[in-house]
Amino acid sequence: MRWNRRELAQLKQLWSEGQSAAQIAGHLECSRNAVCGRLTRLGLTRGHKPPTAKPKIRSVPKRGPTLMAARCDRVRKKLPQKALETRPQEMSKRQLYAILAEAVRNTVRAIGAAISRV
DNA sequence: CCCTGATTCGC
DNA sequence: GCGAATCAGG
Repeated sequence: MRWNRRELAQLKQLWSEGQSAAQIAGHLECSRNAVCGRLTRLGLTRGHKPPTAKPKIRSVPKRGPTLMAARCDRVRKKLPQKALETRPQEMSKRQLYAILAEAVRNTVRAIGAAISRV
């Protein structure tokens, strides 16, 4: 459907008057979905379902068995090749302890400095 | 089940 | 960009 200037004006007008999407769709002789889609694209909303109101995990719409595979491929393409090949280097227990010890020393020093300032 | 608006995604 | 399909809520 082509949305000319006039139809857009009607859309905005009726929507601002509080008409439902279905009613507007009737006036414009198109589907309710078309109206909703256009409104979304225009950034118009009545906050009927605010994003923060009821956060729920949206169930994955099933639109074909290859959907998952396609998405995985899309992600894979964005990753640099090295990220797929190289493995994160393992750290020895000794190295981990060294890091922890340094963190502790830093913390102790920071606290000591703060106390001496009081 | 009916309605509502909101969102996704193939085209 | 469009809208059918589908979502979630009342």
